[in-house]
Amino acid sequence: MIALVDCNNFYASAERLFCPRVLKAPVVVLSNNDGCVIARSEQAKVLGIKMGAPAFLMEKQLTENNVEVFSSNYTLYNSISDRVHATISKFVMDWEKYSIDESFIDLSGYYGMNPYRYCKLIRATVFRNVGIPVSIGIAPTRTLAKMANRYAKKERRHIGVFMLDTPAKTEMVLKYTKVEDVWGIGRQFSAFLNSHGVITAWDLIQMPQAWIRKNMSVVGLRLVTELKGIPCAELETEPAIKKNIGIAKSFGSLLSRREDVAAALGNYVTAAAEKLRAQKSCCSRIQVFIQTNGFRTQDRQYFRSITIQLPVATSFTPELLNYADIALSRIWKDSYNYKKVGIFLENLVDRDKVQLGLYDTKDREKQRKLMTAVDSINKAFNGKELVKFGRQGAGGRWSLRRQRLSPCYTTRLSEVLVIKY
DNA sequence: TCTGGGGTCCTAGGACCC
DNA sequence: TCTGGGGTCCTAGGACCC
Repeated sequence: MIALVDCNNFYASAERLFCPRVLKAPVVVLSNNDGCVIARSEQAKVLGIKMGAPAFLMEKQLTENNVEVFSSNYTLYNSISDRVHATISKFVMDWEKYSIDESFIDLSGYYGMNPYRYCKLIRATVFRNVGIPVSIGIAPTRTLAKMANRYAKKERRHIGVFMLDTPAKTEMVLKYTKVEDVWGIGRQFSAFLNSHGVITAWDLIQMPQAWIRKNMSVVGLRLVTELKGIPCAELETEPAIKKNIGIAKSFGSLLSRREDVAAALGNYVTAAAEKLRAQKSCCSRIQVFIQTNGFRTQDRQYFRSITIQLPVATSFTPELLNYADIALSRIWKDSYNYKKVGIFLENLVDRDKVQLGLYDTKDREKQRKLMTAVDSINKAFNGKELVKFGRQGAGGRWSLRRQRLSPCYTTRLSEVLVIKY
């Protein structure tokens, strides 16, 4: 059996941990630049606040209902996530961190213990040790475990654990779950399936294999096979090496000067290159794009992207900054209000398997040592970037708006909670 | 004034190779 | 006069996830 452990309203729950004031109040967490709602506590859901709703359209509703609003604080959420995963991992041999707030755990052959009772124990322990409420779904496959988890959240809230261990229960939940709520079925496929009379997950598994293969590709076929209780994928117990690394963010305000956009790009490139080195990769292709704000119909719109092939794969920040600058100059146009710039590092290869260039004159070994030194200095100062590159700029005209940011309670000494008694 | 960011996998079609 | 088959790599685009 496989179980999916999923934190309830994770970002909202994390904000509550160190802020007892908001324990009973409705809580929402906003996306970057305080743009949209991306997490809601149960009380906020009851108020009818929708996922993805733009914050500036909801000011009245939020104020009138005394909703506690937070900017997103990923430093805090990642740290809480580590604690949750560390607690869960003590219970099992094999587990997969699927996302910041979910893990799959392998319960097969577990000490003759009842998986249901074991998961109740896991849930209670996470809540006691970390303070985050979780729901757990247990089933023979990952897709069914997802479905069981959703059922636990909706219909077994007080227990928080649900197991699909008999055909009757499985049939009941398959009939209960609409196709659009099945893991892997998004807007397009649910509209298509509905138009063919497929409304529930149960309807879906009645469809002929060939029909699924033809209309939903092998991805759909795997999904349906998993819904029938036949596993199609193992747990990924090792974190996967990324195949692309991208950073693209909206600016806190619109920018039209090239130097401001270039500074933002410089910062994204620097951060992306650091991620690249962290997984011991180099990239041999980069893509840069710029874009205006499509919501502003009064503005002229512009979007363009460009891809550059590098002669030799690299993870050397100054070199990547150079190429990114060349890319930007090729697509840059004056007198637009830009909203966003982004960099993608592509064609990643293991740094020890880089194809060298015949006419390459750069001392790659020296570059690597330099970047290792830079990374370790910056890391030693706990995320405060001490070593900077010229192209990152000094100003912060492009930086994010985060007006309601909570403290980094668990990662910054100066922001640790002080308890008075 | 203000509408998120970071990923994966699959398919189809074209260019090219032997 | 007849005009193949098997394969790789690259790119663009679509769909989906949290």
